[in-house]
Amino acid sequence: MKVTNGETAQLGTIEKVVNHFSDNRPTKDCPVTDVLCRISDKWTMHAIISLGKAEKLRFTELKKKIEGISQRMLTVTLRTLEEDGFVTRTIYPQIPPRVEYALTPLGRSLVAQIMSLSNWASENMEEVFKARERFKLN
Amino acid sequence: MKVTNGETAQLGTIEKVVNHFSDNRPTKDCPVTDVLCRISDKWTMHAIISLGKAEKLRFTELKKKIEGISQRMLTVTLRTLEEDGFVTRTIYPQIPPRVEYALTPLGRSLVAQIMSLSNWASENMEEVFKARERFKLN
DNA sequence: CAGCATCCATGACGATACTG
DNA sequence: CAGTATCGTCATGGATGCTG
Repeated sequence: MKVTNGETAQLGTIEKVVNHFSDNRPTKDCPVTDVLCRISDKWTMHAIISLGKAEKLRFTELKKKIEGISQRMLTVTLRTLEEDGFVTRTIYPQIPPRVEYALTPLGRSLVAQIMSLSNWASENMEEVFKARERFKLN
Repeated sequence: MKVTNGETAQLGTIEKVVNHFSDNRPTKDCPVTDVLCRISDKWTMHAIISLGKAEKLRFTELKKKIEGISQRMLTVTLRTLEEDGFVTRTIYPQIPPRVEYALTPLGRSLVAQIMSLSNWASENMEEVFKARERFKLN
């Protein structure tokens, strides 16, 4: 890992990130980017948050909580979360069907991370919005 | 803010996130989601990280560091970062042109957040990959 | 109820060519 | 050098209809 000029490690802990981003290669070859990309689509965060506050939810309950999501996208989102080990999908074989979704321990630890990011965003959004205003005035 | 059932605040601090996600509305009306969406596209993280370790970079230097990015996307990405107040763009009126990009204080505080997420990802990616393997075997 | 299958619109992104 | 402009492609996601 090298920098263009001489200053290599002035930023301390930032280096840790840089290492995991393995010199800025796009998604493949970089597991960190891989994971981040999985949770940064249009609905995943909302699904995780909803499950985080409810412990356990049925498909239709989730659909109600995540305002605006289509049935298709809820299914897709939940399957991806299940695939990555963030949620469990429990099917009760009865008619009509009953399927319950819940966070895994891994999913819960992810919620904590999202919380942190979310708090940062809420603390700094004012400044971001001001910056956008300034930018509009060229 | 209301929950479907009776259990409202069992999760403590998670509520803080939930509040900022304002009952799970998509992007508009939710500043947190708004900000998160801005940094979670294909290239933004890479640009921020690169600037985070270099203090100051020219356009072409950035292009070299962010492997695979096109000229167009680098421009678009940097404009958005500038618009949101995460980077500064300094033009030196000379021929050939010289433009330098650097993180603002706001941008630096964002790097710290990305670091945290990145560290979480690197610590847990093993488990995610294992989960994917299990999922493949149905 | 909890999906799956299909079609379609939109926008993100890449490739290429041109310029002050 | 640091862009802008244009075009083509592809993935994301919405709408709709069908089903065990």
